[in-house]
Amino acid sequence: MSEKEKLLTIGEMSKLTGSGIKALRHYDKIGVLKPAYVEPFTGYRYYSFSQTYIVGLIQFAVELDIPLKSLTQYVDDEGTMDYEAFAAKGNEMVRTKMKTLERAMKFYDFFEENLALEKTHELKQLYSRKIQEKAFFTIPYKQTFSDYDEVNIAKLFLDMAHTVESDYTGDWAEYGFMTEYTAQGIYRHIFIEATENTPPDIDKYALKKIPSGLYHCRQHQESQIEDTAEIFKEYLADKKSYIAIETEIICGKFNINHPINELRVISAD
Amino acid sequence: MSEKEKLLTIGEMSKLTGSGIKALRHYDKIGVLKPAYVEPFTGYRYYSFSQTYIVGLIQFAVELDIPLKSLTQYVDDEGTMDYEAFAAKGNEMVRTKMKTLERAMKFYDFFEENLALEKTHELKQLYSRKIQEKAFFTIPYKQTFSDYDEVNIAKLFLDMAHTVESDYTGDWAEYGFMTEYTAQGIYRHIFIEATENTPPDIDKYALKKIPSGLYHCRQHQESQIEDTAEIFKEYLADKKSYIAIETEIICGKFNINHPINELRVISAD
DNA sequence: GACCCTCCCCTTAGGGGAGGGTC
DNA sequence: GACCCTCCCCTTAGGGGAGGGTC
Repeated sequence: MSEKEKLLTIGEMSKLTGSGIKALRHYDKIGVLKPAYVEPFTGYRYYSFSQTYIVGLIQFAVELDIPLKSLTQYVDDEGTMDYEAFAAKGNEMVRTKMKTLERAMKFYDFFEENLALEKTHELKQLYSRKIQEKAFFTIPYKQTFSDYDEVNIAKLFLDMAHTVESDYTGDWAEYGFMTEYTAQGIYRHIFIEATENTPPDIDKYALKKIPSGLYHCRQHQESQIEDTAEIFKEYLADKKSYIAIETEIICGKFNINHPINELRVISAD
Repeated sequence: MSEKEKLLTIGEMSKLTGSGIKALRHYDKIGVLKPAYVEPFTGYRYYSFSQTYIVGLIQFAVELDIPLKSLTQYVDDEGTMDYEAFAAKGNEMVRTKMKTLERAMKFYDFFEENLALEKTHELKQLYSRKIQEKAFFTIPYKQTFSDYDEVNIAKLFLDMAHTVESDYTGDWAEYGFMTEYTAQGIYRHIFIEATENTPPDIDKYALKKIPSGLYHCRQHQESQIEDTAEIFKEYLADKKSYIAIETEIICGKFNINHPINELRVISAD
């Protein structure tokens, strides 16, 4: 009985640590934190002051999604905890979380960029912007894009994404149509952008470098890559060879069934 | 029927996006991603290629713990999505997550520091180390610490932690005993370290600055702060005034019922 | 009167089957 | 034979009661 008087009630423990009473009962139940003393008849739980440390560790584990039940691994029969092993686990989890967050931030940046792009331009308005060099995995496409066959193209994208083995929606790479207009003829391709995370050594697809530079652009809903010459006739008037790229962009208010495309051209002439 | 042929099966969708088939069915069920077409008789789900975008958004939301059901907020009856509002939410969540992770990293650093401390010294071995300036909330304590009363001290810590209103186990501030030895007498206190997050303006407790400098230290299990003069007799031989601090430290293998204390002294003489 | 106890039900984002049709 | 469907059960870290003792 005098034992008990040295101890904290569950409510005091809760206030002291910031964990809820329900949480403390839960820790008892799963065995990660047994009260220092339990009244046999009433079932009242009493904790020692030093057990607040353990609650701190548990809170830390919860924040990092370390399963609580795994904490018992670090404690031996005499109640000795292997803090070093626990700390190593914590360190690992912090790193993992960091990477996830960084990916999310990258995604978010891509998002912001696209939103800004759409906000400053109206549909069918001509504009130009600088774009960095990119690398595209490409497959030649024999038909014109005006009578393209959505099934087959989807299957090709599927196959490429699969082969490239990168979850490319996670990386938010571009994908779409590309046409090379040259003195020798017109070459159509479908493409998926290669990112840092995609292997550069896939023989199946031609890897093409798309130059950085000032691109002439226009946004619209239906594919208009076949009308490139007409749309950019002023810019292209004296050009013999150029590249046209059409890709879906994300915009502020957009209907998933009618995505907005950006068509862009650049000439090396 | 020809509709269907333009579409992707659920398995293709799954491969393309990296989300499981079960996940896609789940999205259908809760209404965040209805298939573009569902065969009335068989119930087979078919998706359009552009719906892979939506899956990307969902993956992003899941990573940031944005409840999927809340995503429907951003979509109006015609299927138009307000990406800007969604992006704002994403940005907010990224920030929140970052803060949490930073706290966890701070905790982890504290942990590592303590572990390193314990590894390099054995119990009852004298050593010295530099410690930065700290600030302590203190309560005068009238008895000696040798016959201290665990209940009352626990209650005092409880009260302090409560008043300071900081979840101090979360901040991993120090707490323990402090004795000031002066020409005028011996003054005992119990203390909780003030951190960046604690309010500096609590009248109830004296806020004392503890100087930075080279502290003489020793680790042991039971409280030995009353034996300070004896333990550090060489260092303290010619000193008239000094401060002794005793606080629990975390160590590699430790028994929660017998925590290890570090006793440290410094003199201004 | 404020505290504490033990059930019991509920939440999120799916995964793991079982049992049975479909390409 | 490989795919897809619909149940149904299960997981984590607790919160929200209800109903009934305890400080």
